[in-house]
Amino acid sequence: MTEGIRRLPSLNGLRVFEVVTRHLNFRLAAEELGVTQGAVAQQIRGLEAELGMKLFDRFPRTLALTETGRSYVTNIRRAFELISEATETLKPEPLHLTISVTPTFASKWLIPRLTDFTAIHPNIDLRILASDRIANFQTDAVDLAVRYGRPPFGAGLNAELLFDDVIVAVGSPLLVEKLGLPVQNDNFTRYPLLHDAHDFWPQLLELAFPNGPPTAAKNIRFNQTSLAIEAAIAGQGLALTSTFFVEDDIASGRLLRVLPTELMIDKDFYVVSPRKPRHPASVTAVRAWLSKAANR
Amino acid sequence: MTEGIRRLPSLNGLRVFEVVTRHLNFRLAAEELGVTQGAVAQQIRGLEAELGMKLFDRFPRTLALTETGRSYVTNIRRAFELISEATETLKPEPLHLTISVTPTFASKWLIPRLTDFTAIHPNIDLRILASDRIANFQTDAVDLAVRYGRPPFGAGLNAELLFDDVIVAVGSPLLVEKLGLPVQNDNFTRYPLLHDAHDFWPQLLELAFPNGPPTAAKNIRFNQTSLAIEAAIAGQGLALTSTFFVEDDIASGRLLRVLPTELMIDKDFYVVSPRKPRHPASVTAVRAWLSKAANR
DNA sequence: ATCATCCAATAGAAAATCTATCGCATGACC
DNA sequence: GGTCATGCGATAGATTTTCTATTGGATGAT
Repeated sequence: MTEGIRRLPSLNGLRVFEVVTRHLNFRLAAEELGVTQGAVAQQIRGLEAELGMKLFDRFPRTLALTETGRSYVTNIRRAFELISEATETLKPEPLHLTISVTPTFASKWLIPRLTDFTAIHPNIDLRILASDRIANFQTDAVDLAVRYGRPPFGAGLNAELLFDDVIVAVGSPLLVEKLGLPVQNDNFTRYPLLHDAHDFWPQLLELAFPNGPPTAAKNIRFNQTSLAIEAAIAGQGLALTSTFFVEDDIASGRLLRVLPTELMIDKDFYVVSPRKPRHPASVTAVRAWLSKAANR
Repeated sequence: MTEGIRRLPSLNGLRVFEVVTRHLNFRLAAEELGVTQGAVAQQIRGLEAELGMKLFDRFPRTLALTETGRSYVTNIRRAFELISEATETLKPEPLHLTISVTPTFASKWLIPRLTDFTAIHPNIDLRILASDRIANFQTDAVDLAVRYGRPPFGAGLNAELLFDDVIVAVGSPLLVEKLGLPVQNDNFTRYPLLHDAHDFWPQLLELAFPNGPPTAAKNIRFNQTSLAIEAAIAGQGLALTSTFFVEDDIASGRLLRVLPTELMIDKDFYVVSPRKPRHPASVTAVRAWLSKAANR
């Protein structure tokens, strides 16, 4: 069996060769391969030099396979088809993975990034369990979770910091234009405050206005941060939220930072998973993706 | 046919994978591949990540194929065997090509460069017909020639300039040290002149000494330039030769230029081959090699 | 406890691959 | 004949991939 395989020619060169034989045109082959014509020319030149024989005859404006090239590519193509088929056969049914997150995390961070995840991991079918209730790994069949808090999150669980919680005040640019920037006491008092379940406004106001917190014109309360954020986007008032949840909205101009003050919380967002996951490879893959997406 | 090949996994990774499955040991696989264990580990890790599945179970001091890995490698191995066999089938018997050259060209230029030619074209068995007689393409079964002269070289022949003939005077450094640099008339007259069949000395002396050519102490005559060159290396006197024939000897310090004068000859060295060669690809390859070697 | 074995991980080096650009040789068109 | 389009060739430099040397962790044997 070992005797069947000698030193192989450049496999990348062979891959390029097979594509070129289908197009008989370096430019078109380059397009299929997603590289430049020069790269294709280089690979073919290298392969011809390595094999010591001419695979193509070059004519002005056209390319012809030599007899050598023609007979060779038949087997090379078969080999690549074999690899392709074997690899396709390998792929199992999409794997179901359940991730438990808060509704705000789901709507403001995870879901906007799902396209990226799906592109990278097409065989992992990610089920998102978005709930304010802390899901149970066993009874809820959760494979991993994003938790807000401080480790440890429980016995038999691994936790990895995803991102720090930094709370900032945000508002709609249109509202700011209408009421003026709320950095001064008198401007600020014109704004309705949008509250969520965290109730961070008192602490942040104390930081932002050391000479005495202003009184809000109005207070609107939501049970979820994401709802407060949506209301802020709609111009209903100012919301407090983690910087990570509004990075897309700030980038797109739907929201802007209305105060420079940042409130550091001693709880953060962690990726949490069991020490013995049911699907170790997939859990690892999701964890890796989460880390990368958060550091971007 | 095109539909048979999707985006292929890392071919290098697959190559490493196939080797590892035979050894079930990264270190041994690394030895076969001529890389380090770390490189093997990296490739396998990459492949497992790319495929999203585990190909090996790692145990202390040993490695096991997973069922997935076992079923996959069967087809991967077959594919590589196919490539290997197709590539072996591709290599024909070494091709005999006859090249006709002068003895001096053979000994002073071609033969010292043959190692390079053989490395690049292992399947071309180059026969060197070194003779002062002008060989005949048909009767002598010559495939190509290096000719000294000016085109045309005959009907049905292609000629391509190989290099210009620039004649210079050379001598042994030891002889020069002994007799003094021969740029002055009185020094020059101490030197024996080594003549070949070309008889270029009168012309060159006229150029080098416009106020009257000096008289040589002695004249030694050879029928071939290469013999004159060898005699010069041996310290027998000064020889005239094309710069190309002594570039190696000058580089190695066996000879040096003793006069700055260069005699331009209106004949040069050409690669000559029939318009319809018996082995077009090989003739083209040798021509290309000659051109490249000459321009170096 | 020490040593050997074997895979894992990583920063940095080396090699391979690719890009952008220019060049050459047509062939088509005006 | 001149200009433009097409297509491969060559190359310096940029980028990516692969590899190396090293350290580390987990056994298993003595």
